[in-house]
Amino acid sequence: MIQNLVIVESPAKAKTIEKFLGKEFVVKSSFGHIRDLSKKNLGIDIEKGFKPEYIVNDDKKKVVDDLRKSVAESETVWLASDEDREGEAIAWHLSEVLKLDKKKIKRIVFHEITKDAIQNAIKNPRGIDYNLVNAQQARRILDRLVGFELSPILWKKVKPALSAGRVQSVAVRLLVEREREVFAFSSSSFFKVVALFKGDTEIKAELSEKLLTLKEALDFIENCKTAIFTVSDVSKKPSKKTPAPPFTTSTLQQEASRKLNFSVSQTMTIAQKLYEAGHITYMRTDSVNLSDTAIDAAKKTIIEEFGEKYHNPRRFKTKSKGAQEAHEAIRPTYFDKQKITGSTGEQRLYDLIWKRTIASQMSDAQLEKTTVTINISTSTYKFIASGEVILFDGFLRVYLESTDDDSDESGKDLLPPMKAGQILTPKEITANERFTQRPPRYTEASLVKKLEELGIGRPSTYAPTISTIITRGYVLKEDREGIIRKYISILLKSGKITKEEKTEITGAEKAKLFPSDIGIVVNDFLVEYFKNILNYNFTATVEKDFDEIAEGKIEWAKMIEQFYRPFHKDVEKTLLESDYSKGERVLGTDPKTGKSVTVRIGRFGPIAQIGENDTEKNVKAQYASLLKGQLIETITLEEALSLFNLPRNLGLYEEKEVVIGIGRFGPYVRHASKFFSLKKEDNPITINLPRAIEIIEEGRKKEREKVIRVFEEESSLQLLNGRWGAYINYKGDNYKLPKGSDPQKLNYSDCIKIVNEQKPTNKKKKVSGKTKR
DNA sequence: CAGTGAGCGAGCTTCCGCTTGACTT
Repeated sequence: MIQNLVIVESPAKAKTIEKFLGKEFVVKSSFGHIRDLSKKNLGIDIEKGFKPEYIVNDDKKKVVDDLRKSVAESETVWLASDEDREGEAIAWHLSEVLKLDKKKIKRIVFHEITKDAIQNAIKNPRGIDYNLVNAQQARRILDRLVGFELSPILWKKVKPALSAGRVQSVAVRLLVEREREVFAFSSSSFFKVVALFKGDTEIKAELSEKLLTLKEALDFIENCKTAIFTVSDVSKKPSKKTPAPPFTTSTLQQEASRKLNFSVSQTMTIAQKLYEAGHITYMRTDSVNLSDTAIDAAKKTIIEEFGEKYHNPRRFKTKSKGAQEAHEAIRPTYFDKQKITGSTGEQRLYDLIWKRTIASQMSDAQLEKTTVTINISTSTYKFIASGEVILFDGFLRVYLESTDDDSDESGKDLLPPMKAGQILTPKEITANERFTQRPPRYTEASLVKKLEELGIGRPSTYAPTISTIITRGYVLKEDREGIIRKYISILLKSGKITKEEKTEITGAEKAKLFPSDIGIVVNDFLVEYFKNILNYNFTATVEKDFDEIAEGKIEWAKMIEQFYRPFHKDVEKTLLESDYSKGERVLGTDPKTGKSVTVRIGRFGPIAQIGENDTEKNVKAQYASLLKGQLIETITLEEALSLFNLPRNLGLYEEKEVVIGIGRFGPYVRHASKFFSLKKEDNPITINLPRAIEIIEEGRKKEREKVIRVFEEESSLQLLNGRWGAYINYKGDNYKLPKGSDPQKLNYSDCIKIVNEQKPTNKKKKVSGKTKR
């Protein structure tokens, strides 16, 4: 007989809590939600007041059975899921599914996993908050209605297997609109003037005004030839810097992206490992709060490591919309552990978390900013030199938060002492043409930041949302090469002016999110017919209603009713009235044939088309796929026409034709009826024969290396080289090698053993009820 | 698989949030 059974959401949490409680407590985990709306159909009976049909998923049956056994043996069941909407619902689902006797259950909550917090919680049990549960049901039902009514419209009107939802569709919209801002942006140029003055240390000063034209710049520089430069003012201002709050999920994702180049999902996987190893607190949180225990422990470490002067305890307030604050901020569990053992990724992420948390409890940095104004005798403009001295480093000693834009130039130098009236001699003055910046494309992390600002999505869904919009093909995560841009540079040195044209690379992108054609078409369709759902404030608006449900002010079914009736009318209207949406655009006419050139989404992606099919006259349209990076919205007539130069015959190699084309898997070179894919950097329109031969040879080499060994004993058993290293192929099935085995040393019986012991890895298996995102 | 298809029709796809493995050619 168990006296007390405690149920929490996470097994790692269960392990920790068990240590804090006495022997009379057994702690188990529900592994998150234990049941959900049926997936076979809508799972909601609309006519019966939106009655939900809940089902215990197959992969949760074991968990539920196990809990059921424990419950049968226990006197009291403590439902200790998180103190937020979802957590309350989990507690309720548990009580329903496990058919818990109301007298037997106690609902407890804590925001931090500390001994005090947990013992305190045990002393203050309450009942299940049904209002909060209903708010969760409303949230769940609304999301299901939106997702399961919108997606099928897309299957009919755009393409099968597409999806739409309250969160993902808005995420895509953000990307599409940003991309359009990028298209629409026209950059203008100006001249930035910088002077270097002689001195013990060189003084760098920037002109107070941007000069807009070349003539202005030339005139100004000309005037500088004879000018006298006098220091007119030296002003010193104290300033300070304050540390950033401890990490939440989204800020951790952002900083790990900026400082460590981790993707959002990489960060979460590594954080999960750190959490399971007991190194950090829970990694899915929207709270910046630290427990008293943590604040004390940080204090101790800071004073020991850096001294009293560096310590300044702080409490931070969460600002983000819709935060539910069921957990602490993400912090090290033990501050005295400055380093941990584990993979490099784990060590680096832990280091980041350690530093960020410690810095948040440290003193402000004290700075002194100096601004020197320099008069120019021949102009009303002034040069400004600015410098910064750190008087006391404070938290900067361990950590400084990064920013998204990397254009952090000048102004941070140390300046030599100067005083008003002092005359400065220029070493050189340059006027470089600069360009206004287009808006930046989103990275995974900056998209998460934006979604959080809008109150859309939750810490547990940021990473899955990004992978959903990528796997649906709405969005591509890509690097793009920059283009070469010319700019004018004017230099005044030793009394002589030189003007030259220089070049720079601009617009290169690394791991940025780009909307695809299908993403754009789907977005435009949804924005046209479902403005309300696609509105950036939609989530915020319904969240207000959910809050009112949680407070018991309104009834959940009424709220859903009010949302659903007009929404469903729109659904029916759209199904009836909207056209099939292919995103077609007419580019113009083909000068060769006089036929019209159009681009649209075809069965296998975006295509260009010349003319129409006419079966009576036996006229066939010509088709060509768009290249990677080309969009229906922006492709020009010329670019589209050049696609029709494919397939292109480049000539002969080994007496066989070398042909370039574009297929299902992108650009290829065909030779002797074999296909090899072109590399990312190759352009099929411009590629030449020598390069094509290189690709053919490379492909042949890979093919030769593919087979490591075929066994004489049985020809159907092969050792092959794949994308992830060596593997075994036996009668068409693949088997992975045990870790650390050397493929060169495996003999026939080793391989047979592996085949018999392992399940094949390439079996297409239908995982019932499991969401693959 | 290296094309953008015929005609008919059955059967399938999908949401968000809470969790962790299982698994990847």
